[in-house]
Amino acid sequence: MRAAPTILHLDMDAFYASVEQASKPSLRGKAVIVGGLGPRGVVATASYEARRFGVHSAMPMAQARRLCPNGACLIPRFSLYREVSDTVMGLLRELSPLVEPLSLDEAFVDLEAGGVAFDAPTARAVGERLRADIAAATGLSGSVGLAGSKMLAKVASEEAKPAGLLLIEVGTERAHLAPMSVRTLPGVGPATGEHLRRAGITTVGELAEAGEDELVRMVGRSHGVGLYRMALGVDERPVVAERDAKSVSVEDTFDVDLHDRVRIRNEVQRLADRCVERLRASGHSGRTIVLKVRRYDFSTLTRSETLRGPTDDPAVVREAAARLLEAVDTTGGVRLLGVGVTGLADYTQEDLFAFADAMAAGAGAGDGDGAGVGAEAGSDGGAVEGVEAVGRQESAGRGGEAAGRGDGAGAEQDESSGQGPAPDRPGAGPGAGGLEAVGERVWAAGRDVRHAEYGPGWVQGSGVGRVTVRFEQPGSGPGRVRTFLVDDPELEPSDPMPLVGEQSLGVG
DNA sequence: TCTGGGGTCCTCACCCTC
DNA sequence: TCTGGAGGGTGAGGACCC
Repeated sequence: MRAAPTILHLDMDAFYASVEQASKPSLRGKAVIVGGLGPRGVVATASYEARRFGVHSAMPMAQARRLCPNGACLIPRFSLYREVSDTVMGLLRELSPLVEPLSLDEAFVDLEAGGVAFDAPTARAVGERLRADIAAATGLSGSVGLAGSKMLAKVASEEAKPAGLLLIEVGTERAHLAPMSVRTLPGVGPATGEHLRRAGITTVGELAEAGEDELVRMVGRSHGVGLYRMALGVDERPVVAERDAKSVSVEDTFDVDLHDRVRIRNEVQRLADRCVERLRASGHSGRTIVLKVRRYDFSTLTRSETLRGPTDDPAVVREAAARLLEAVDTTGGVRLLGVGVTGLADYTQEDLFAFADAMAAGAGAGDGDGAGVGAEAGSDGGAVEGVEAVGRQESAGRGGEAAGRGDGAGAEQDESSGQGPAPDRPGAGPGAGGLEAVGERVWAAGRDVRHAEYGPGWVQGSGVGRVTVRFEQPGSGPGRVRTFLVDDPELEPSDPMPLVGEQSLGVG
């Protein structure tokens, strides 16, 4: 525990929704709901205006629409959020080398390590200046918590929301926490909260009174000791700038449960390929392959297999995933499939040898179908193109689209999976939650477009062969709405406009 | 129209080796 | 030779977070 409240926690307010409001003037002050728009989509973030209707994160989108029928429901645009996040994280790194990002919109900063604050007044001043700098650089608001530990700083920023700053003086932690709900503490979710409630413990003060032994008995050694210490306001965890990833995974939920075993196998292969793409992009190989299956009744199974050594070979991961699938009963239907790799390592000598062997062996064997590890690795040697080629019949269109677009847009489409363009991609197809797909073109609500005559805008909605676009940009006023045929040649997808500065004004 | 996606960490069971 | 722990590796599942 610090002698001064020099650990800062920044939490951007309703981040995704705020970015959307900043980039779409007509949505400012309105209810905005960002999330999956398919029949099984959930809310990622809701603006404060939408929250007043009871909409919150992780709520099924269908329920959110019922609660807030006039809210604007938009798909997430991760490439834009990442850009804004980079700007904010850059401001944090000007304060200290010790910045620990938790997600795109949250981070801890050790102000003392940066030499910018040593006591409560200087920490508060740094926090206020940071909020102003973020507003100037992005137009968005963030909430700041300051305390002597990470846990308390996070509690403080949560209390400060929205657009506030709260400093918890060192020495007042226990009194500050005592009346709060146990659910305030990190690590206490619905299950633990209910467990504690049944034991008559609902506040942090009661948690502290229960004593360590009792908590260990109730929730286990590790969790019990941790909970007790947090209840006393004790948290010695340092701010850690670099964290190594421990696993990489991809998963897809399907709009309609899958029953066909062949189709399920194909999806697993496709997920294995995507997982390896990610694995390689992160510069890792991995040793344990994990298959995740969520069945029709929402029960979730995982099956894993540990290899003799780490791999980043798509053929090896595909084969392992296929073996694992053989052990899973999918009768009744499958709503989600996932493939992951854990036990990550840097590239190994073994991989390099295998790669060299494959290059030699695969030089004349180009057709690939049914090829063994060596030939596949050879065909993949060039990186991304090889991975895409693996999809062949089933996903040729998708591969082509991903390759043909800017990397930002490609990544965005991938991350908002559930909105992909190919017919067998989850979230796609006619009537899938406000999408209109013709060939490669998907006009998901919220996505950026540009019209040859009217300039930049965003898709407000689509259906029955029409797409409605609002022509506005961050620096403009609320723009006008126009409707086009979905295959209007003058309308095309575009990249997001920057939130602050650089816009070309007056179009539309 | 119930319940996304990408993670981390923990616990428990089982097997194997020493 | 048999037996019982300890401890590590592995596999499965649950809870939690953003």
